[in-house]
Amino acid sequence: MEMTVNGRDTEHHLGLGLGLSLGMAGTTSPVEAAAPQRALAAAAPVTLGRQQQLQQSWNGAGLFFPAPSGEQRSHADDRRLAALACHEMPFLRGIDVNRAPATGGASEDEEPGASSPDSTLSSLSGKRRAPTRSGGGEQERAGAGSDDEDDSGAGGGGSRKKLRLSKDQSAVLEESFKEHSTLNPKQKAALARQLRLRPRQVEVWFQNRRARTKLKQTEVDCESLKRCCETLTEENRRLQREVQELRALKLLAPPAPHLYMRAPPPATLTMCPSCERVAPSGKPAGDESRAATMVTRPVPTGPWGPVPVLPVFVGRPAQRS
DNA sequence: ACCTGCACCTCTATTACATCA
DNA sequence: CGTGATGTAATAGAGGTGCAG
Repeated sequence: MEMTVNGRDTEHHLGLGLGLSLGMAGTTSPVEAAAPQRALAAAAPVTLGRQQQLQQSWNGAGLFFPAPSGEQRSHADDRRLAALACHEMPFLRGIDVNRAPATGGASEDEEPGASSPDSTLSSLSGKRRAPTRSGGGEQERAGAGSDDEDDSGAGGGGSRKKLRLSKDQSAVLEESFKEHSTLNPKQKAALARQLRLRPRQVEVWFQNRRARTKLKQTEVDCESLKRCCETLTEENRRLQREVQELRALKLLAPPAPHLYMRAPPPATLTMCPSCERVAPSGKPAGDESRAATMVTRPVPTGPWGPVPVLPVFVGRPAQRS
């Protein structure tokens, strides 16, 4: 598979996004390292309790307003904080993320810089974005325009209003996502025009859609690995019983040649986690491309051997540091 | 050839809003 | 009607990549 975004090779990103999450292990980021745990949590769907959500809200607001520990915050508090934020930072006022930019001369197609998270409020972080190419007008434009897509009358007080995409819009986006999970700027602009959304909204939708896809895939992988583990555990028990039977037989009778024909399996099995097939020792079960995700696990052959432990997340290609 | 800064991109985690039961 | 759970749009920030100087 090959796709270019902005003329660049995105194979790397696609591999991360849609490839099996099994491949995520090699990551160095602590954030990414935590992904499997989240995946496990997701496998047994538990959502944040409201208390926790509120606490998280506090923490988030702590970017500007450190939250008192152990205190809860209501939506009213949220709005007070937002209003305060606007008071403290007047440049926040009038920014309505649901409003399309003015469709003036500035090319909505390209919307330079707006495709980056840095282009919206995140630019407050000051991480980058000196107004060079874009002329630095996106933020003003983002709040200045109006479009029929926004009928919520939002915008006051600095609280963010959330747009719900219509079914038709979602359907079109889904169709587009089926064709390609990432968009180049032209595709993004075309979709945005077609759906009467801002390119940034299309981009965010694809971003979230990729995240959902990956989460779902992770859940599937998790289930698959759980089944694999159960199967192996059962197989392990069976083999242990067999060994005990053989030992008992050996105590009762002198060794007979045919008993040795039922020798225990090789000391190691190589298993392909995706197809769950076991290959002969030393030979991967599957084609060469799957070799990266092969898991070689010791299989205890003694009656007191431990239950196999699954070292599951392997094989992400090393990245440039 | 190597380094550096910039622009742009994606990803993950989180927040916050809308809706439903 | 209030409340918690859930879905998802939007934001924040980290880090990768390509390119120009």
